[in-house]
Amino acid sequence: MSVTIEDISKKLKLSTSTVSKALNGYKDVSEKTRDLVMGTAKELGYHPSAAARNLRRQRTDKIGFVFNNSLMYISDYFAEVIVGATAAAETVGNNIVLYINEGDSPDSLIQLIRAREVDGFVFVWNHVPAHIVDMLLDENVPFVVLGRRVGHPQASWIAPDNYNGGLELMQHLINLGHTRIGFTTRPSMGRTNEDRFNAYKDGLIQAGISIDRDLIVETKLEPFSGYHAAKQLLDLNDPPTAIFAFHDYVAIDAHQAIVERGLKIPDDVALVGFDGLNVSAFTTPPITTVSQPLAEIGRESILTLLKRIANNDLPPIQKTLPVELKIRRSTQPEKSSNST
Amino acid sequence: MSVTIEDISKKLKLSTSTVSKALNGYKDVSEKTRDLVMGTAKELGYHPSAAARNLRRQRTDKIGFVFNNSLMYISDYFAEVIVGATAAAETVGNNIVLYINEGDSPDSLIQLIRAREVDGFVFVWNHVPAHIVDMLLDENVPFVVLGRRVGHPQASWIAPDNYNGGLELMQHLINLGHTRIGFTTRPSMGRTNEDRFNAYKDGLIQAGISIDRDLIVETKLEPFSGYHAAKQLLDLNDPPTAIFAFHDYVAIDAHQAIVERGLKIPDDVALVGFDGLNVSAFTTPPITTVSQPLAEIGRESILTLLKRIANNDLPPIQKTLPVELKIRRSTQPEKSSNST
DNA sequence: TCAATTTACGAAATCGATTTCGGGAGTGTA
DNA sequence: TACACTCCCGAAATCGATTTCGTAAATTGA
Repeated sequence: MSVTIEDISKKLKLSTSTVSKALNGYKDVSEKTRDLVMGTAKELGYHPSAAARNLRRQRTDKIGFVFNNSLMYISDYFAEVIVGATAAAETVGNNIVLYINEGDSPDSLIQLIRAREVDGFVFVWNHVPAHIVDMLLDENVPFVVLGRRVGHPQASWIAPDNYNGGLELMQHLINLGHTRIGFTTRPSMGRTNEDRFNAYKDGLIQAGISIDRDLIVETKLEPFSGYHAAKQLLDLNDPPTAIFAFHDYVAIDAHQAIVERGLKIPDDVALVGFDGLNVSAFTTPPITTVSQPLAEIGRESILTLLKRIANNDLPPIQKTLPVELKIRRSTQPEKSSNST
Repeated sequence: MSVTIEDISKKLKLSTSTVSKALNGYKDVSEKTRDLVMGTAKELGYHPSAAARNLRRQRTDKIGFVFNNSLMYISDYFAEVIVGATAAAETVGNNIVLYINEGDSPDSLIQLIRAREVDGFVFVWNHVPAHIVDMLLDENVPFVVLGRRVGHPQASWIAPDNYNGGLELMQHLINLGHTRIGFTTRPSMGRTNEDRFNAYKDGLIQAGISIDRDLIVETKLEPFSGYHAAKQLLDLNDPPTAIFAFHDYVAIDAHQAIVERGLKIPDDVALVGFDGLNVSAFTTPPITTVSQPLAEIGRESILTLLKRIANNDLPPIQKTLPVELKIRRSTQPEKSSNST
């Protein structure tokens, strides 16, 4: 079929061992032989078979990205993350394999792990339950959770600083004079939600503002679900003058709800989102948000995973990356800010 | 290390051949033995090694997606496509491997192909030059080009109907009474550009409107580059009353340029984009566009590729998929349409 | 000059599965 | 009884590389 190492060895009347060693930079090969091998390898168009290599080396130089989300709802997020991840991976010759909705049952996840198709896994999950972490540790497979903190102390993760980002948003709103600030929360109490919600509460507390339960409404997990949450807030007898949406897509929904009510952003209601996705910059007005260093998160996840692949006995690596407040016109009525 | 087929065979005092055959449904294994093998396989937590399988079967059950674009600029596009693709791939137990910016030089592409890490390739390239197609054919590797037509007669591709989509846009604008319609074109004359541009010209011709060269301006290849193109159009002595942007991101730029001039959309200038990306729905007003069946394109690409993997001597498969006009408020002044 | 190293290479094992081929045991038929 | 045929199973080759270990030849040192 294709050119194998044996074709080279036959042509040069050398053993396959010598050819392999010549190609892989071993020292016990003479200069002359090496040049000869390199030359005919190029001439014949030889490239090593990944399968044979993988089998022998017990390593694939591939990293699995496991999603249990539909990509549709995190396309911007995903795209930026993957850019950072692939850039980091390719510096060491690794490639990324996508597993979408494949780790949803523990069984299929175990199968995935034991097939050893990849050297390690990056989990892009909304929530990684403890029993999954236990299973991963039990299988002794290198892994890292991307984008969110994990409760389990033995799990490695790379996450944005949701708490401080949220706090900055709150301080921004409070500095603008807002005292009635609505918050849209999520049904499931993951770490991400917890951090942002705590930031909301602490932001109020630090400013000496009491917490009004009415201003906290729950959205569904689905994207584009912030519409009703925003309406619910606007329907209050004493409605908020600012809304802190859990993330940018929720903010976009809220934007629509606010506009439909005939209210002006930010004059009647200020609006902030979270995550810093592209879409939040395209609305009118663009929405103030906290941008995550997504490419950096992708990059760090890969670097962390590579460390664990090299030595999985390392203590867990857990990193919180700083986020950046992006002030846009949804909170600033006058002289538009210069941020994107 | 992990459980191998030999562990099972030793435990049951059977040969590895019998175990393998039992697991793979060969007929020359007795019912009793099969049950025994299946049972202990599950008990021991056996899963076949992908590398060993791949080597022996000369097949990986993996499909490579090769991008030479930065994903950043096509995140929405990519996400939808990949959803359709992974869904189609997983029905036959295939996974998708990402190769980003790896096929940019013919050398690295050849290396990729000869490593046989995947069974076939889906190319998501702006332009697939003839010499690359020749090389792919020469290597006899199954491949399909996603999202655009390819000039080479032997290439397989799945593409949206850019021409008819463009024609529908033009007819829509012309029905609204527009006679001066601007068009933003691209520097490189790929098929996609050609089709949309031809639709623009034919749309005018069919309506008996003569083509005004001033109304055709060129943008850079970079995204967010439609801003200057739009300004250039608006600066004309006899500016257009409608702008046909080459794709949605260009339209978003144009949107910004128009708003900055203090002009109203659609009253002063109507605006249409192309592709049907999410972002075009979030502007104010939302932008009329032609939506590509992205998930379907992803799905069809995989199905086509799988056919070619099964038999690469098949004649080339080339499919044009229908697109859908999405009328939004950027062209309809009154009573907002109900489409998303 | 002779022993001790170094240098350069090859034989063979190995990674973990799949698959071909051959044959013993059991059953059926003349 | 002899022969043909299934039914099951195992031995061994194979996929294509990597790597260990041994050794002949060349080089060095005393």
